[in-house]
Amino acid sequence: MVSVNSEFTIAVHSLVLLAYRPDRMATSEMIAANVCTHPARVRKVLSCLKKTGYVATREGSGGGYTLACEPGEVTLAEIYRVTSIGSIKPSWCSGDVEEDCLVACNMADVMDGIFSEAESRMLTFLEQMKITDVLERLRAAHAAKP
Amino acid sequence: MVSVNSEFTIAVHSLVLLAYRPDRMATSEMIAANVCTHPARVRKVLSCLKKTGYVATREGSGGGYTLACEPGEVTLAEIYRVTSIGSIKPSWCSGDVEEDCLVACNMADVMDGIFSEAESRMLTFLEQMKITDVLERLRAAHAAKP
DNA sequence: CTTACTGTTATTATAAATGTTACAGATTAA
DNA sequence: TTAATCTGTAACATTTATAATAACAGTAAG
Repeated sequence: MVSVNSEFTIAVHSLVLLAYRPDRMATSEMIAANVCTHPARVRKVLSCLKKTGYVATREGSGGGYTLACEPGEVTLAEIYRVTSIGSIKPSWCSGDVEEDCLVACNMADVMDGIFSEAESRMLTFLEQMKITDVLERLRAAHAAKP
Repeated sequence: MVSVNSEFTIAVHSLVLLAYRPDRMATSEMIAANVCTHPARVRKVLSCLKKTGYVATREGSGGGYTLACEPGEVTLAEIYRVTSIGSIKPSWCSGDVEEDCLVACNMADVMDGIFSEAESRMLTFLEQMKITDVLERLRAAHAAKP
């Protein structure tokens, strides 16, 4: 089975958590505890979100991560493009370019195109989902519990 | 990185190959050579397509797989549903249901819902792609080569 | 100058995917 | 009825991908 990069999940979770916190800031350790992973992994994903301007960081004592974007304006599509574009395509490839057979030698390319198109359909959906929408859903899920 | 189950690729490749062949039949060994995998893997995937009626099999000498559907009517969405539904969702889950935090304890569920919707958008695209369309693309890719 | 952070790399552990072997059961043909 | 050929399936081995962990340089605050 293949799937979407879990760094996408970590990125979204981190941004939502920052947006949820009144001061909009947290350390990698706090985020890692909430996400359930290792702080170093959080730092790796967030350093990527820093480069693209979604979070700001401050090193040193009292430092950490702060939200550097409007959660009501950032879509999951943007985050997906930054963290996981191309990830729905399986790493395993069918066929062999060296073969004579029309099917065998072109299948990898053709499937590649199909996966790209499928991914872009997925992106049109993620385009509509904003960080605040995820928060909204979290609240709804919470309210629905007994 | 996570991605779509590669059994989807094998299933599509096998069906396209059967549709391509004049007699519309082949053994697992022939298909495996074309796909570039082990015959046992092909048999596993195709036994699933047999149960759902897309191929027919004959055991014993002279046996093998034959196409049991109209390649111009079967969509990749049907094949995806049979082989890989749910596979875009990463196996790794963020958060922890036992936590008090609104974000931590509901994120897994919420992301699950988002992945399901994203997958269904992908399916509306695959709904339009038929086995014959894939063959078409293979021929186009072949013609485009120098 | 000590403490608390990020940024990054390297290493190890774990999980998942794929390949391979093996054999029972079915069918054909000699 | 025996030999050959094929599917169906399970068990096991191998490879690859993913995630966790450790380590440390660099930075800022107090």
